[in-house]
Amino acid sequence: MNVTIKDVAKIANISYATVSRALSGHKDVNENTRKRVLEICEQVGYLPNAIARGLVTRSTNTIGLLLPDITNPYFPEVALGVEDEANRRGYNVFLCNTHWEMARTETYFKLLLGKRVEGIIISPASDETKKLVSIYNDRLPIVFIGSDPKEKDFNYVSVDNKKGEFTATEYLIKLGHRRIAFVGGNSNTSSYYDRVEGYKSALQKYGIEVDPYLIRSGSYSKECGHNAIKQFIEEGRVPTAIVTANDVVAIGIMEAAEENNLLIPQDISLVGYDDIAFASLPKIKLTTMYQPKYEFGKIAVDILFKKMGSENFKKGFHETMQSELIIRSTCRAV
Amino acid sequence: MNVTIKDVAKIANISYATVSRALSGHKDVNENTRKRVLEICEQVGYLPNAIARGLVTRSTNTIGLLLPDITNPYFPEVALGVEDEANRRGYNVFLCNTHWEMARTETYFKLLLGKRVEGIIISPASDETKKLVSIYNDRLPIVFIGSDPKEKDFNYVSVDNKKGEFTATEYLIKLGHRRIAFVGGNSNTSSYYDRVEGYKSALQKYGIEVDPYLIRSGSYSKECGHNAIKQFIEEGRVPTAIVTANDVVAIGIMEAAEENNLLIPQDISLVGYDDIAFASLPKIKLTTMYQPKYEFGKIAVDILFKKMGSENFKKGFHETMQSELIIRSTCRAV
DNA sequence: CTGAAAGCGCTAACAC
DNA sequence: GTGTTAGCGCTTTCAG
Repeated sequence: MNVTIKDVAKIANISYATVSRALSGHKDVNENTRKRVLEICEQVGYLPNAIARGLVTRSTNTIGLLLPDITNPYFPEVALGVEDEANRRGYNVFLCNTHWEMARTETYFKLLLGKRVEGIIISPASDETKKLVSIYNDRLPIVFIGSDPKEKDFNYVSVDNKKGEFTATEYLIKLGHRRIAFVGGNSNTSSYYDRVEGYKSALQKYGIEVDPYLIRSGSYSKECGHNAIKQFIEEGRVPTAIVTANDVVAIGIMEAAEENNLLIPQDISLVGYDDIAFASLPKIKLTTMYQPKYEFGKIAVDILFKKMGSENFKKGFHETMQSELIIRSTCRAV
Repeated sequence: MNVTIKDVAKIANISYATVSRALSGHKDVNENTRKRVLEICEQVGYLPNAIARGLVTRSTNTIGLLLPDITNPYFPEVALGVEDEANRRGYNVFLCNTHWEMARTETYFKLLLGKRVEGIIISPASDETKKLVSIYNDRLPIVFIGSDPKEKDFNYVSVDNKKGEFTATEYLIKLGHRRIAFVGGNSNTSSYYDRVEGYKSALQKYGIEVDPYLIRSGSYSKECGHNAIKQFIEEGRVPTAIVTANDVVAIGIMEAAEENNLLIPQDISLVGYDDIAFASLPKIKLTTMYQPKYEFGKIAVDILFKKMGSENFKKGFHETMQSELIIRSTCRAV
């Protein structure tokens, strides 16, 4: 089998406790002994068994990251932020794709808890994930990314989604639009809720009636954008402007528009959300609301560590940032 | 502290060995006993400590995934394939972003080995990663994704990169191009090597001299594509067609072309590699060589498990698939 | 400064 | 079927 601390001790002709001390940087170890131990370890290729160590120290230096699908371009940046920051602190992260399925999410929770991760980062906040988090919230620190779960004992880092979508909608209104649709988003998701709120409040502020017909939820996928356009056309009531739940939906809208000979921005003005890499391509130039995705990841880990240090998981900790309107080329004045 | 198997045993008034048997689906357990144990576990929220279990079973149900940067759109699909397949088998995966740095990669190797992952999947094969893999290749199964590392005892899943780039180049030649450049790619990467080979061999087959001036390596980033175009223009010798090391570079070329008033495909025909999500957007329509990224991930895990089962890590196992030319709108005949 | 020994939470013989 | 017990590889008192 693998070489263990005892093998090293035997070779060095000392007790394995001393080897342990030498390796974990204990100060009460003779310098020569330490040097010799290090040499032997190097020589025989000994790598301390973190599993065994973890069993006694009750630490695994591991966290879990739960997200629907790393393939959605919003998430890789978040994941990178999480992983970079975790790694900086000597932690590893388990990547888990829930595929938006409650059952899988629950299985992951159990797997991760079984593996004794020291914290969990999860996105997005939805009815399902919130339910699960409420079950496990007092067993280990958990932080949401990207939306305010609206529970006082949950941790999260997010932008102010309501304000963000307000800004997007107001921008369109000031451009002269009146028939503005909101498209996309999983309706049991907290960020969806907030963004719709922001959308509505902007309309209200400018005395525009909220038309439920113009609110088309569904999912955060391209298909959702496609369907909305198709339906608008079939129903013969295409809006002059659309704010979306995210950039991916906006991309779907751009595709569907192209297929149906609708021009953006000439026929439809469009504002996305997230500012994913796609959005800035010269061929796309999507006007959108920026989110600090990488920072979300870093900050989520920060919060986790703050929580891991202390004893009070109970009180929710959160950090709210601001979305920023990035004006590119998918909107025009009417 | 957390509730342990002994707590459960105490409540059930049986030995903790029996609890262990009941939980791990051992058959020699009275059905009533098992039921009672399960109930108690549920009730007290007991989740077996996988760390402790792993220590005795010598298994962690964990693998590691090493890649340069999950933010490069080629990798999320690979990662999803890996994670889906690993999860299907009850395994979790550690995501590690090496940022193309040898030092980080080495650190990750040590961390992962310390955590006793049962296998490692790594991409791409480069001089650096190959060196590290050769050090650890007999300690645990390791498989490369995306390129043939060219060592008989290394495992990998990849497309035939040489043949792929040959196809891309030949396509351009048949379209009438003669001044065809190869742009992008980290030159100490195996896939770079093979793709350049494929490019050269296509030129040779059709009697076109290989002009080293037209081969511009660097990295797999947009910037690399940018720089190449900028240089071509400055040097006053813009090729009529370009094959690239990957789609991201191709996107960079498209951007730079636009900035410099060069039209694609009118001025430059362009073929990418990978077929990332970007490529199929109606606004982009990049002609490219498809790679089965998700399948790479799944198959890599398959290979890992094949290796984990047996004792012979020694002999390399590999699976080679084919890239497929996806013709869209970035090439034209001359 | 170092050794001996207990024990982290669990599985796997081995008895009964 | 179930209990007893010996570790898995390590850290951490407690002695010396």
